[in-house]
Amino acid sequence: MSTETEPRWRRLEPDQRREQILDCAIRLFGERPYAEVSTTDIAREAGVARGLINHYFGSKRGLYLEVVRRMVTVPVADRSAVPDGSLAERVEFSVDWLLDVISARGKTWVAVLGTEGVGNDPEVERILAEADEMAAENLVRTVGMRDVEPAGAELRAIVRAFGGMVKAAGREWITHGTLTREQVQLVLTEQLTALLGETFPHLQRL
Amino acid sequence: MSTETEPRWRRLEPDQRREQILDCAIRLFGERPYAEVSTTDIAREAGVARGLINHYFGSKRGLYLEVVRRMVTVPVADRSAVPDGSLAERVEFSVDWLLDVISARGKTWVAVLGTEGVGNDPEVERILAEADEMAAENLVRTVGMRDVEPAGAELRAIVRAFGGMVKAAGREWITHGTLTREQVQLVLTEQLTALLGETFPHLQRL
DNA sequence: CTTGCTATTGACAGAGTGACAACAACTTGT
DNA sequence: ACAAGTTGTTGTCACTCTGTCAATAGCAAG
Repeated sequence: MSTETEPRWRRLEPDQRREQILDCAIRLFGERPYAEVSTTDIAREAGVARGLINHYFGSKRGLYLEVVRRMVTVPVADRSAVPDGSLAERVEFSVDWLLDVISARGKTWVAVLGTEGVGNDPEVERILAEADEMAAENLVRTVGMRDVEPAGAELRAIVRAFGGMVKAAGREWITHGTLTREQVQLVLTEQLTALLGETFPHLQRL
Repeated sequence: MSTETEPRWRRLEPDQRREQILDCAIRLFGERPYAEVSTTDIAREAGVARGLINHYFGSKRGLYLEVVRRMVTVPVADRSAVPDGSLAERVEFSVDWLLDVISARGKTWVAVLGTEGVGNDPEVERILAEADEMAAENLVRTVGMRDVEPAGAELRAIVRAFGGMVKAAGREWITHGTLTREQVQLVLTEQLTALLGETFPHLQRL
Protein backbone atom coordinates (compact mmCIF):
# COMPACT_ATOMS: atom_id res chain seq x y z
CA MET A 1 0.00 0.00 0.00
CA SER A 2 1.17 3.48 -0.80
CA THR A 3 2.71 5.36 2.04
CA GLU A 4 1.71 8.64 0.38
CA THR A 5 1.61 10.95 3.34
CA GLU A 6 -0.12 13.72 1.46
CA PRO A 7 -0.29 16.68 3.87
CA ARG A 8 -3.69 18.29 4.13
CA TRP A 9 -2.18 21.75 4.10
CA ARG A 10 1.21 23.30 3.56
CA ARG A 11 3.06 25.12 6.23
CA LEU A 12 4.43 28.41 4.90
CA GLU A 13 6.72 31.09 6.19
CA PRO A 14 4.75 33.73 8.06
CA ASP A 15 5.74 36.41 5.55
CA GLN A 16 4.65 34.32 2.59
CA ARG A 17 1.29 33.46 4.11
CA ARG A 18 0.78 37.09 5.03
CA GLU A 19 1.44 38.16 1.46
CA GLN A 20 -0.85 35.52 0.05
CA ILE A 21 -3.76 36.54 2.26
CA LEU A 22 -3.05 40.18 1.57
CA ASP A 23 -3.16 39.62 -2.18
CA CYS A 24 -6.54 37.96 -1.99
CA ALA A 25 -7.84 40.68 0.32
CA ILE A 26 -6.68 43.37 -2.10
CA ARG A 27 -8.52 41.66 -4.93
CA LEU A 28 -11.76 41.25 -3.00
CA PHE A 29 -11.75 44.66 -1.33
CA GLY A 30 -11.16 46.10 -4.77
CA GLU A 31 -14.28 44.43 -6.10
CA ARG A 32 -16.89 45.30 -3.49
CA PRO A 33 -17.21 47.59 -0.50
CA TYR A 34 -15.89 46.72 2.93
CA ALA A 35 -19.09 45.47 4.48
CA GLU A 36 -19.84 43.23 1.51
CA VAL A 37 -16.59 41.31 1.89
CA SER A 38 -16.58 38.74 4.68
CA THR A 39 -13.47 37.26 6.20
CA THR A 40 -14.93 33.92 5.18
CA ASP A 41 -14.74 35.03 1.54
CA ILE A 42 -11.13 36.08 1.92
CA ALA A 43 -10.25 32.86 3.71
CA ARG A 44 -11.90 30.75 1.03
CA GLU A 45 -10.14 32.74 -1.70
CA ALA A 46 -6.81 32.11 0.00
CA GLY A 47 -7.64 28.47 0.68
CA VAL A 48 -7.10 28.97 4.35
CA ALA A 49 -8.96 28.80 7.63
CA ARG A 50 -10.75 31.94 8.65
CA GLY A 51 -9.04 32.07 12.01
CA LEU A 52 -5.69 32.48 10.33
CA ILE A 53 -6.69 35.94 9.20
CA ASN A 54 -7.20 36.98 12.79
CA HIS A 55 -3.90 35.42 13.69
CA TYR A 56 -1.98 37.48 11.15
CA PHE A 57 -3.93 40.72 11.07
CA GLY A 58 -5.76 40.75 14.37
CA SER A 59 -9.10 41.73 12.96
CA LYS A 60 -10.86 42.31 9.67
CA ARG A 61 -10.24 45.99 10.14
CA GLY A 62 -6.54 45.37 10.66
CA LEU A 63 -6.37 43.51 7.38
CA TYR A 64 -8.28 46.31 5.69
CA LEU A 65 -5.84 48.93 6.92
CA GLU A 66 -2.97 46.87 5.56
CA VAL A 67 -4.70 46.73 2.19
CA VAL A 68 -5.15 50.49 2.16
CA ARG A 69 -1.55 51.09 3.14
CA ARG A 70 -0.33 48.76 0.44
CA MET A 71 -2.46 50.28 -2.27
CA VAL A 72 -1.80 53.94 -1.71
CA THR A 73 1.93 53.67 -1.41
CA VAL A 74 3.39 55.26 -4.53
CA PRO A 75 6.83 54.12 -5.64
CA VAL A 76 9.63 56.62 -5.34
CA ALA A 77 10.62 58.28 -8.57
CA ASP A 78 13.87 57.36 -10.21
CA ARG A 79 15.52 60.74 -10.39
CA SER A 80 18.45 59.61 -12.44
CA ALA A 81 16.62 60.35 -15.66
CA VAL A 82 15.27 63.75 -14.70
CA PRO A 83 16.27 66.34 -17.26
CA ASP A 84 18.08 69.49 -16.18
CA GLY A 85 16.08 71.81 -18.39
CA SER A 86 13.58 74.53 -17.53
CA LEU A 87 10.86 74.22 -14.95
CA ALA A 88 8.34 73.46 -17.67
CA GLU A 89 10.45 70.58 -18.96
CA ARG A 90 10.97 69.06 -15.55
CA VAL A 91 7.28 69.40 -14.78
CA GLU A 92 6.40 67.70 -18.04
CA PHE A 93 8.72 64.85 -17.18
CA SER A 94 7.25 64.49 -13.70
CA VAL A 95 3.68 64.49 -14.92
CA ASP A 96 4.53 61.91 -17.55
CA TRP A 97 6.07 59.72 -14.90
CA LEU A 98 2.99 60.16 -12.67
CA LEU A 99 0.72 59.08 -15.48
CA ASP A 100 2.91 56.05 -16.05
CA VAL A 101 2.40 55.04 -12.45
CA ILE A 102 -1.33 55.54 -12.70
CA SER A 103 -1.43 53.66 -15.96
CA ALA A 104 0.50 50.75 -14.51
CA ARG A 105 -1.87 50.34 -11.59
CA GLY A 106 -4.74 50.99 -13.93
CA LYS A 107 -7.99 49.50 -12.87
CA THR A 108 -6.78 48.46 -9.49
CA TRP A 109 -5.71 51.97 -8.62
CA VAL A 110 -8.98 53.38 -9.77
CA ALA A 111 -11.06 50.74 -8.07
CA VAL A 112 -9.26 51.52 -4.89
CA LEU A 113 -8.95 55.27 -4.84
CA GLY A 114 -11.94 56.02 -6.95
CA THR A 115 -14.61 55.89 -4.31
CA GLU A 116 -14.76 58.52 -1.66
CA GLY A 117 -17.02 57.17 0.97
CA VAL A 118 -18.71 58.80 3.91
CA GLY A 119 -17.42 58.14 7.36
CA ASN A 120 -14.66 59.68 9.36
CA ASP A 121 -11.94 57.11 9.78
CA PRO A 122 -8.90 58.60 11.54
CA GLU A 123 -6.62 55.66 10.79
CA VAL A 124 -7.42 55.51 7.10
CA GLU A 125 -7.18 59.27 7.01
CA ARG A 126 -3.73 59.07 8.49
CA ILE A 127 -2.51 56.49 5.99
CA LEU A 128 -3.87 58.52 3.10
CA ALA A 129 -2.37 61.71 4.45
CA GLU A 130 1.06 60.11 4.76
CA ALA A 131 0.86 58.75 1.24
CA ASP A 132 -0.15 62.14 -0.12
CA GLU A 133 2.63 63.79 1.79
CA MET A 134 5.21 61.37 0.40
CA ALA A 135 3.89 61.79 -3.11
CA ALA A 136 4.02 65.56 -2.79
CA GLU A 137 7.51 65.52 -1.32
CA ASN A 138 8.59 63.22 -4.10
CA LEU A 139 7.12 65.46 -6.76
CA VAL A 140 8.67 68.59 -5.31
CA ARG A 141 12.09 66.98 -5.32
CA THR A 142 11.73 65.60 -8.80
CA VAL A 143 10.82 69.00 -10.11
CA GLY A 144 13.85 70.28 -8.29
CA MET A 145 12.32 72.87 -6.01
CA ARG A 146 13.66 71.44 -2.82
CA ASP A 147 15.71 74.55 -2.25
CA VAL A 148 12.74 76.72 -1.31
CA GLU A 149 13.08 75.77 2.31
CA PRO A 150 11.47 78.69 4.14
CA ALA A 151 8.08 78.21 2.56
CA GLY A 152 8.39 74.45 2.26
CA ALA A 153 5.24 73.80 4.25
CA GLU A 154 3.08 75.95 2.02
CA LEU A 155 4.66 74.54 -1.11
CA ARG A 156 3.94 71.01 -0.08
CA ALA A 157 0.41 71.99 0.89
CA ILE A 158 -0.47 73.32 -2.53
CA VAL A 159 1.25 70.38 -4.18
CA ARG A 160 -0.90 68.06 -2.08
CA ALA A 161 -3.92 70.03 -3.25
CA PHE A 162 -2.70 69.54 -6.79
CA GLY A 163 -2.58 65.84 -6.01
CA GLY A 164 -6.33 65.97 -5.67
CA MET A 165 -6.58 67.09 -9.25
CA VAL A 166 -4.21 64.36 -10.35
CA LYS A 167 -6.48 61.74 -8.85
CA ALA A 168 -9.63 63.28 -10.27
CA ALA A 169 -8.07 63.67 -13.70
CA GLY A 170 -6.81 60.10 -13.56
CA ARG A 171 -10.34 58.96 -12.87
CA GLU A 172 -11.66 60.90 -15.85
CA TRP A 173 -9.06 59.20 -17.98
CA ILE A 174 -9.08 55.63 -16.68
CA THR A 175 -12.62 54.96 -15.54
CA HIS A 176 -14.81 57.39 -17.40
CA GLY A 177 -12.75 57.70 -20.56
CA THR A 178 -13.82 61.32 -20.90
CA LEU A 179 -10.25 62.49 -21.38
CA THR A 180 -7.33 60.92 -23.24
CA ARG A 181 -3.93 60.49 -21.72
CA GLU A 182 -2.61 63.27 -23.92
CA GLN A 183 -5.29 65.63 -22.70
CA VAL A 184 -4.65 64.77 -19.07
CA GLN A 185 -0.95 65.20 -19.67
CA LEU A 186 -1.51 68.65 -21.14
CA VAL A 187 -3.86 69.81 -18.42
CA LEU A 188 -1.76 68.62 -15.51
CA THR A 189 1.48 69.90 -17.02
CA GLU A 190 0.16 73.38 -17.65
CA GLN A 191 -1.60 73.54 -14.33
CA LEU A 192 1.43 72.39 -12.35
CA THR A 193 3.71 74.72 -14.27
CA ALA A 194 1.45 77.65 -13.50
CA LEU A 195 1.10 76.55 -9.91
CA LEU A 196 4.83 76.36 -9.27
CA GLY A 197 5.98 79.12 -11.57
CA GLU A 198 3.28 81.75 -11.05
CA THR A 199 0.93 81.04 -8.18
CA PHE A 200 3.50 79.90 -5.67
CA PRO A 201 5.52 83.12 -5.84
CA HIS A 202 2.30 85.10 -5.49
CA LEU A 203 1.40 83.00 -2.48
CA GLN A 204 4.59 83.88 -0.69
CA ARG A 205 3.75 87.56 -0.83
CA LEU A 206 0.43 87.04 0.87
CA MET B 1 -55.17 58.29 41.05
CA SER B 2 -53.77 60.01 38.02
CA THR B 3 -55.27 59.04 34.72
CA GLU B 4 -52.13 60.29 33.00
CA THR B 5 -52.16 58.30 29.81
CA GLU B 6 -48.59 59.13 28.99
CA PRO B 7 -47.90 57.56 25.59
CA ARG B 8 -44.73 55.48 25.49
CA TRP B 9 -43.84 56.81 22.06
CA ARG B 10 -45.11 59.44 19.68
CA ARG B 11 -46.49 58.70 16.29
CA LEU B 12 -44.96 60.96 13.65
CA GLU B 13 -45.53 61.61 9.99
CA PRO B 14 -43.38 59.30 7.87
CA ASP B 15 -41.46 62.23 6.41
CA GLN B 16 -40.66 63.66 9.81
CA ARG B 17 -39.49 60.35 11.21
CA ARG B 18 -37.41 59.78 8.11
CA GLU B 19 -35.69 63.12 8.54
CA GLN B 20 -35.07 62.53 12.23
CA ILE B 21 -33.42 59.18 11.66
CA LEU B 22 -31.45 60.59 8.76
CA ASP B 23 -30.12 63.42 10.91
CA CYS B 24 -28.88 61.02 13.56
CA ALA B 25 -27.36 58.76 10.94
CA ILE B 26 -25.50 61.69 9.39
CA ARG B 27 -24.06 62.61 12.76
CA LEU B 28 -22.93 59.09 13.60
CA PHE B 29 -21.59 58.19 10.16
CA GLY B 30 -19.66 61.43 10.31
CA GLU B 31 -17.98 60.36 13.53
CA ARG B 32 -16.85 56.83 12.79
CA PRO B 33 -16.53 54.54 9.79
CA TYR B 34 -19.43 52.55 8.41
CA ALA B 35 -18.67 49.23 10.06
CA GLU B 36 -18.22 50.86 13.47
CA VAL B 37 -21.72 52.30 13.44
CA SER B 38 -24.44 49.79 14.25
CA THR B 39 -28.08 50.25 13.42
CA THR B 40 -28.64 49.82 17.14
CA ASP B 41 -26.56 52.94 17.76
CA ILE B 42 -28.55 54.92 15.25
CA ALA B 43 -31.84 53.66 16.64
CA ARG B 44 -30.83 54.54 20.20
CA GLU B 45 -29.67 57.99 19.09
CA ALA B 46 -33.02 58.57 17.44
CA GLY B 47 -34.92 57.07 20.37
CA VAL B 48 -36.57 54.58 18.13
CA ALA B 49 -36.83 50.84 17.63
CA ARG B 50 -34.16 49.34 15.43
CA GLY B 51 -36.67 47.73 13.12
CA LEU B 52 -37.99 51.13 12.14
CA ILE B 53 -34.77 51.87 10.31
CA ASN B 54 -35.31 48.87 8.07
CA HIS B 55 -38.91 49.92 7.60
CA TYR B 56 -37.91 53.33 6.27
CA PHE B 57 -34.63 52.65 4.54
CA GLY B 58 -34.77 48.94 3.79
CA SER B 59 -31.30 48.17 5.03
CA LYS B 60 -28.35 49.75 6.76
CA ARG B 61 -26.77 50.22 3.38
CA GLY B 62 -29.87 51.98 2.09
CA LEU B 63 -29.68 54.45 4.94
CA TYR B 64 -25.99 54.95 4.27
CA LEU B 65 -26.61 55.76 0.62
CA GLU B 66 -29.20 58.32 1.66
CA VAL B 67 -26.67 59.91 3.99
CA VAL B 68 -24.11 60.09 1.22
CA ARG B 69 -26.59 61.56 -1.20
CA ARG B 70 -27.63 64.16 1.32
CA MET B 71 -24.10 65.18 2.18
CA VAL B 72 -22.57 65.54 -1.23
CA THR B 73 -25.37 67.54 -2.78
CA VAL B 74 -24.07 71.04 -3.31
CA PRO B 75 -26.61 73.85 -3.41
CA VAL B 76 -27.13 75.59 -6.73
CA ALA B 77 -25.42 78.93 -7.04
CA ASP B 78 -27.50 82.08 -7.07
CA ARG B 79 -26.47 83.55 -10.38
CA SER B 80 -28.28 86.83 -9.87
CA ALA B 81 -25.22 88.32 -8.17
CA VAL B 82 -22.64 87.15 -10.69
CA PRO B 83 -20.66 90.09 -12.06
CA ASP B 84 -20.43 90.68 -15.78
CA GLY B 85 -16.72 91.48 -15.78
CA SER B 86 -13.79 89.60 -17.22
CA LEU B 87 -13.24 85.89 -16.95
CA ALA B 88 -10.84 86.42 -14.06
CA GLU B 89 -13.44 88.40 -12.15
CA ARG B 90 -16.16 85.85 -12.66
CA VAL B 91 -13.80 83.06 -11.66
CA GLU B 92 -12.85 84.92 -8.52
CA PHE B 93 -16.49 85.34 -7.64
CA SER B 94 -17.21 81.66 -8.23
CA VAL B 95 -14.28 80.47 -6.17
CA ASP B 96 -15.28 82.77 -3.34
CA TRP B 97 -18.78 81.36 -3.45
CA LEU B 98 -17.40 77.81 -3.43
CA LEU B 99 -15.32 78.53 -0.38
CA ASP B 100 -18.38 79.97 1.33
CA VAL B 101 -20.18 76.71 0.76
CA ILE B 102 -17.27 74.70 2.10
CA SER B 103 -16.95 77.01 5.07
CA ALA B 104 -20.63 76.67 5.88
CA ARG B 105 -20.53 72.90 5.95
CA GLY B 106 -17.19 73.09 7.69
CA LYS B 107 -16.26 70.10 9.73
CA THR B 108 -19.17 68.01 8.64
CA TRP B 109 -18.26 68.36 5.01
CA VAL B 110 -14.68 67.53 5.69
CA ALA B 111 -15.48 64.64 7.96
CA VAL B 112 -17.64 63.27 5.24
CA LEU B 113 -15.66 63.84 2.09
CA GLY B 114 -12.25 63.83 3.66
CA THR B 115 -11.69 60.12 3.80
CA GLU B 116 -11.11 58.21 0.65
CA GLY B 117 -11.56 54.61 1.50
CA VAL B 118 -10.69 51.47 -0.35
CA GLY B 119 -13.42 49.43 -1.92
CA ASN B 120 -15.23 49.66 -5.18
CA ASP B 121 -18.77 50.72 -4.51
CA PRO B 122 -20.69 51.37 -7.75
CA GLU B 123 -23.67 52.98 -6.05
CA VAL B 124 -21.64 55.39 -3.97
CA GLU B 125 -19.51 56.05 -7.02
CA ARG B 126 -22.59 56.94 -8.97
CA ILE B 127 -23.89 59.34 -6.35
CA LEU B 128 -20.52 61.03 -6.09
CA ALA B 129 -20.20 61.24 -9.85
CA GLU B 130 -23.59 62.87 -10.19
CA ALA B 131 -22.78 65.37 -7.47
CA ASP B 132 -19.46 66.23 -9.12
CA GLU B 133 -21.17 66.59 -12.45
CA MET B 134 -23.77 68.95 -11.04
CA ALA B 135 -21.13 70.99 -9.27
CA ALA B 136 -19.06 71.22 -12.44
CA GLU B 137 -22.06 72.14 -14.56
CA ASN B 138 -22.99 74.74 -12.00
CA LEU B 139 -19.51 76.20 -11.97
CA VAL B 140 -19.28 76.33 -15.75
CA ARG B 141 -22.55 78.21 -15.95
CA THR B 142 -21.65 80.60 -13.18
CA VAL B 143 -18.43 81.46 -14.93
CA GLY B 144 -20.47 81.98 -18.02
CA MET B 145 -18.85 79.52 -20.41
CA ARG B 146 -21.99 77.64 -21.24
CA ASP B 147 -21.75 78.76 -24.84
CA VAL B 148 -18.84 76.47 -25.70
CA GLU B 149 -21.17 73.70 -26.70
CA PRO B 150 -19.08 71.62 -29.11
CA ALA B 151 -16.44 70.77 -26.55
CA GLY B 152 -18.81 70.83 -23.60
CA ALA B 153 -17.95 67.29 -22.56
CA GLU B 154 -14.22 67.97 -22.35
CA LEU B 155 -14.78 71.25 -20.57
CA ARG B 156 -16.89 69.62 -17.92
CA ALA B 157 -14.36 66.84 -17.58
CA ILE B 158 -11.48 69.15 -16.76
CA VAL B 159 -13.71 71.19 -14.46
CA ARG B 160 -14.55 67.97 -12.62
CA ALA B 161 -10.85 67.29 -12.36
CA PHE B 162 -10.45 70.77 -10.96
CA GLY B 163 -13.10 69.83 -8.43
CA GLY B 164 -10.63 67.30 -7.06
CA MET B 165 -8.25 70.10 -6.29
CA VAL B 166 -11.02 72.11 -4.66
CA LYS B 167 -11.72 69.26 -2.27
CA ALA B 168 -8.05 68.65 -1.50
CA ALA B 169 -7.39 72.35 -0.99
CA GLY B 170 -10.45 72.60 1.22
CA ARG B 171 -9.07 69.81 3.34
CA GLU B 172 -5.73 71.58 3.67
CA TRP B 173 -7.58 74.65 4.82
CA ILE B 174 -10.29 73.23 7.10
CA THR B 175 -8.79 70.12 8.65
CA HIS B 176 -5.04 70.53 8.49
CA GLY B 177 -4.89 74.30 8.73
CA THR B 178 -1.85 74.33 6.47
CA LEU B 179 -3.35 76.98 4.23
CA THR B 180 -5.46 80.03 5.01
CA ARG B 181 -8.66 80.82 3.23
CA GLU B 182 -6.93 83.68 1.44
CA GLN B 183 -4.23 81.34 0.18
CA VAL B 184 -6.73 78.78 -1.00
CA GLN B 185 -8.70 81.53 -2.66
CA LEU B 186 -5.62 82.73 -4.49
CA VAL B 187 -4.50 79.28 -5.60
CA LEU B 188 -7.89 78.13 -6.83
CA THR B 189 -8.64 81.39 -8.57
CA GLU B 190 -5.38 81.49 -10.49
CA GLN B 191 -5.54 77.80 -11.31
CA LEU B 192 -9.11 77.95 -12.57
CA THR B 193 -8.41 81.09 -14.55
CA ALA B 194 -5.46 79.45 -16.24
CA LEU B 195 -7.44 76.28 -16.78
CA LEU B 196 -10.33 78.00 -18.51
CA GLY B 197 -8.43 80.81 -20.20
CA GLU B 198 -5.26 79.05 -21.32
CA THR B 199 -5.35 75.29 -21.03
CA PHE B 200 -8.85 74.73 -22.31
CA PRO B 201 -8.19 76.45 -25.67
CA HIS B 202 -4.97 74.44 -25.99
CA LEU B 203 -6.94 71.28 -25.25
CA GLN B 204 -9.32 71.87 -28.10
CA ARG B 205 -6.48 71.91 -30.59
CA LEU B 206 -5.31 68.47 -29.51
C1' DC C 1 -66.63 55.42 23.43
C1' DT C 2 -65.76 52.56 19.58
C1' DT C 3 -63.59 51.46 15.33
C1' DG C 4 -60.06 51.49 11.80
C1' DC C 5 -55.71 52.76 10.02
C1' DT C 6 -50.89 52.43 10.25
C1' DA C 7 -46.70 54.00 12.52
C1' DT C 8 -44.02 51.55 15.66
C1' DT C 9 -42.40 47.94 18.47
C1' DG C 10 -40.25 43.54 20.10
C1' DA C 11 -38.76 38.98 19.27
C1' DC C 12 -36.64 35.61 16.29
C1' DA C 13 -33.50 33.41 12.89
C1' DG C 14 -29.49 33.74 10.14
C1' DA C 15 -24.86 35.46 9.26
C1' DG C 16 -20.44 37.35 10.56
C1' DT C 17 -16.64 38.29 13.81
C1' DG C 18 -13.00 37.42 17.31
C1' DA C 19 -10.87 34.29 20.84
C1' DC C 20 -8.72 30.17 21.93
C1' DA C 21 -7.33 25.48 22.73
C1' DA C 22 -6.17 21.49 20.11
C1' DC C 23 -3.86 19.69 16.11
C1' DA C 24 -0.41 18.67 12.63
C1' DA C 25 3.44 20.04 9.48
C1' DC C 26 8.03 20.80 9.73
C1' DT C 27 12.71 21.23 12.15
C1' DT C 28 16.27 19.92 15.09
C1' DG C 29 19.05 16.89 17.88
C1' DT C 30 20.49 12.25 18.75
C1' DA D 1 15.69 6.69 11.20
C1' DC D 2 13.38 8.18 15.15
C1' DA D 3 11.80 11.19 18.98
C1' DA D 4 10.86 15.56 20.82
C1' DG D 5 10.12 20.35 20.32
C1' DT D 6 8.42 24.36 17.65
C1' DT D 7 4.88 26.88 15.69
C1' DG D 8 1.91 27.52 11.63
C1' DT D 9 -2.87 26.19 11.12
C1' DT D 10 -7.35 24.57 12.09
C1' DG D 11 -12.09 24.21 13.89
C1' DT D 12 -15.35 25.44 17.38
C1' DC D 13 -17.67 28.50 20.67
C1' DA D 14 -19.72 32.73 22.40
C1' DC D 15 -21.06 37.10 21.15
C1' DT D 16 -22.86 40.90 18.21
C1' DC D 17 -25.28 42.62 14.32
C1' DT D 18 -28.66 42.59 10.65
C1' DG D 19 -33.18 41.84 8.33
C1' DT D 20 -37.95 39.96 8.67
C1' DC D 21 -42.45 39.87 10.47
C1' DA D 22 -46.41 39.41 13.28
C1' DA D 23 -48.26 41.88 17.14
C1' DT D 24 -48.98 46.27 19.44
C1' DA D 25 -50.45 50.91 20.32
C1' DG D 26 -50.93 55.91 19.09
C1' DC D 27 -54.15 58.75 16.88
C1' DA D 28 -58.06 60.38 14.02
C1' DA D 29 -62.69 59.75 12.48
C1' DG D 30 -67.43 58.29 13.14
